[in-house]
This record gives sequence, C-alpha cells and structure tokens, in this order.
Amino acid sequence: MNLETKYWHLHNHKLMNVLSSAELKEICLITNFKTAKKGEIIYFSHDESSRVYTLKRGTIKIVEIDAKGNEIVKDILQEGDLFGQFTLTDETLDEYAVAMSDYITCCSFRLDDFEKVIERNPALALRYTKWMGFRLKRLENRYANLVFKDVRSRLISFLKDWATKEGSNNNNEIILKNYLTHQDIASLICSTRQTVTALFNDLKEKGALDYSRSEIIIKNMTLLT
Amino acid sequence: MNLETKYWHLHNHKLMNVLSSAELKEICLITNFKTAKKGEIIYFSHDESSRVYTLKRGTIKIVEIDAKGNEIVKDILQEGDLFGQFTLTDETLDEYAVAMSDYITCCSFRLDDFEKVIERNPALALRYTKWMGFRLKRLENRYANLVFKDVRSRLISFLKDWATKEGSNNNNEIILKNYLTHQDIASLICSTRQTVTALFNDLKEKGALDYSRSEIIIKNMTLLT
DNA sequence: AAGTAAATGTCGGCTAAATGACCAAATGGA
DNA sequence: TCCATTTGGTCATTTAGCCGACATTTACTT
Repeated sequence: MNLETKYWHLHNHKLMNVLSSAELKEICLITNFKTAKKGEIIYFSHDESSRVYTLKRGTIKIVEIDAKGNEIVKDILQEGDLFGQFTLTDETLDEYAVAMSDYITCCSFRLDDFEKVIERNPALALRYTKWMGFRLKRLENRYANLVFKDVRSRLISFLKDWATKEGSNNNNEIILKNYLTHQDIASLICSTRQTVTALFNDLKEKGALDYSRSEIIIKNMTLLT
Repeated sequence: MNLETKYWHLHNHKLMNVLSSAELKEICLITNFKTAKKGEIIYFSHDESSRVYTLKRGTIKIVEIDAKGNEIVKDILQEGDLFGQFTLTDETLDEYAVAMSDYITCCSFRLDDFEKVIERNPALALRYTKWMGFRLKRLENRYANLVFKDVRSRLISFLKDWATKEGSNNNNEIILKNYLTHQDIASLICSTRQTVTALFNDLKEKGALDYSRSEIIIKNMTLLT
C-alpha cells in the first residue's frame, strides 16, 4: 500500500488540503491508526503525550464525566472532524470519545509533531487558526444558550441546527436520520432524559414534528416554538 | 514620536514578542488606537470589518446581551490581553467591551491584515495557535463548571482562580484588590446579585473570608468550601 | 455636611426542571 | 421465536436559586 493511497483522507481533509505531497508524507510518517466498534471508548489514555485525531469514518461523541459520574456530551463529530488534546495541559479532564456508529476509523499524530509541521507551513497555520476560531465561536454559542435559554428553547435551537446541517428535505418535511437517544440529546443540551421525552411529545402533539427511534421528521418549522 | 516608542507594548506582548522589528512595523502601519473612560463602551461597531484588539492599559469586561436585556460577562481582560472578532462571522452577536478601570487604552488591527502577517511568520502562527488553544480550554472549563456545579461551587472556584492569578499573600491571608461588584461576579459565574451576596455573607460567617467593596481577603482556604 | 446614587443586605414566594420510581414499547441477539 | 436489554413514557415529589421588593450601608459630589 503506498502512502498516497493509504492517506487519501488527509488529502481531502479540510485542514490538510493546503499541504503539499511532501509535507503530507511528513505527517504520514508520524501517523497512527485506530479503529473501534460501536460503544467502544477510543482514546485519552493519560499516559501517552497529547495527541490530535482526525476521524476518518463514522460518528463519535466526546464525553466528559464529573465526580458523581454524570456525563455531558461535549460534541458529536463526523467524518473529517478533528478532535483530541490541542493544548498541553496537565489537568487531564475525565474526557473521552465514544464510537456511535458501527465501525469508526481515526488516525492520530502527536501534538508536537503537528506543531512542527505548522511551524513550517504558514498556510496550514492560518487554516488551523480559523478552524479553532469556529470551534471557539460554537462553544461560545452553546455557553450563551445555556445561560440565556430554558430547556425548551435549547432543544428547539438544537433541532433547527441539526436540520440545517443534516436535514434532507421531503415535500415540506425535513427528515433527520437519528442516531441519538433522548438521553444523548438531553446531555447535549444539558437537560435530563425525562424532560426531553416530555418536550418531544409536546411538540408532536402540537404537530411540529413526528419521531421514531430511527428518525425525526420536522413537519412544520413554524410550529417549532 | 517614533514607531519603536509608540508601539512598545507590542514588543512586550506575549504574542508579539516573536516578531522582528521589521515585521512589527508592518503591523504598526495598520494599527489603530482607542481610549475610553470607566463605564464607556469600547467597540464592536457592526459596520466596520472584523478587528482584533490588544489591551494596552486598564481592565475591561466583555459583555453579551440577550433579547431581554440580561447581561452576561464573558470575560475580564487586562493589560496585554487580546480580544475582538477572530472569526469572520455574519451573525453579529450583541457583544461589546466595557471599560472597568478609569482609563483604558487599546489598539487594533484588521483581522485580515493580522492574518497576512501570520501567514508570513510561522513562529507567530504557532504562538497564535497555542493561545487560541488556551482560550478554548478555558471556555470549555467554564462550560463544564456551569453544567456540573452549583452556584456555590462556581463562586468558590472563581475565587480560587482569582486568588492564584492575582492574589497577594499577607501572612496566611490572600488579599484580592477588588474591582468587581457582586453584580459583576454574579454574571461572571452565571448567577444573581442576591445569591452572590448571600454566599459571601455565609462564607464570611464561616470565617473563610472577609470583604469590603474594595477588597476581598481570603482568611482560610480550607474553609472555602 | 448634606444629599444622591450606587452597592450591599435580607426575605418570602415562586417555578422550571431535576430526581426517582415504575411501566411499556422497541430492538436485537441467540 | 423468545428473552433480555435498551429506550421511551409518565407522574409525584423536591429543590436550587431566580425574582421582586424593600431596607441599609457606602461612596461620591458639590
């Protein structure tokens, strides 16, 4: 298997496609692969040094656990997304990634190797910088949401976001292929399973949407309030 | 006034001190100054393009307002800190900076000019990258705090943070020069004035701290729970 | 020194939403 | 096909902490 084939996904990556083939090889040499099945925990072993990961295939969630064992889903990531430890921090949070689809593949490199490449590649640096800016922005929005809005509005803006990102339109209805349980959604919007279930049923009654375990159908955007 | 004098603070800046004098001039040419008095609102005019600011002197707070006019303090910044619009976003949040000390000075450059410099300066790029990483980390912590902890623990970890950052030690007591009102603290930890006041009095009763309007004295760290 | 504005103190009522407990339905594996 | 596990549905109870409303204290101005 030659490099170009093995690492095609780096070529297509939103961050990586500013790199020349030569530079790509450089990263490739320091690249590691990992695979995992549904439900498996993927990473954040505290012993090895900081690593950055790119998700090649599948869907994962980034989860944080507090002292009492409550979990909060920090992010849902899909093909092409980056995750991992971008800062060298001693305080190792109880944070890890869980595979949500049947088979996921990701590859990783050490943060300091990545930084070396960045240092020699300003264009990549700029891209990386912008990408971080977007992450920051998104987190800021989530934070503001949490502070300002009640659970109902959080759920609704979550659904709307989801719809614009992944919704497939079907004569006035937006269909969301659903890989999240009410529990997942709850911890994404910082609420509880029961509350989410209740809200879903309320929205269903009002004719705003319909849902099963495998999909959510938004029937009427204007009723989604 | 020559450039070297006028822009001394760029030389000392944690981000900028990797720049050569020549490169510095380049940024300087596209630099703008602003000053403001206590209480004045500094920036975020929606008409001009994205700008990055560095705070030369004083203390400011970054504030966001929601529809109902509730304000949330997103950050307290001091000399040397960077703020502004790091991403080119259309959705202009209701966000602005307010001067908290008597006289503040900051200077700014257009984001795209800044980016041009970054693109030609890998060392700066790497620094900028790391700096953003820290911002991200900090916000993540705040987010997790908000989700996991109650108001009391949020206040306490806020005080502890503050103490390690700015506390001056005085025979077993840590003194914090206080420029924040209970209202400010409340909106920093996402609570209300009344609750913060009540908690402060409770901590005072327990002998953990003492306070006036101008300072907070942490008398016993172990009682701060 | 007096007057005013801003910051703190205190309290009871109120409510969104968490919690816990239990049951029903769906899913998937053997 | 059956059984076990996961997911969803519902309700009664509890609670943290928000929200006025008002009194008191501190700081600033003239």
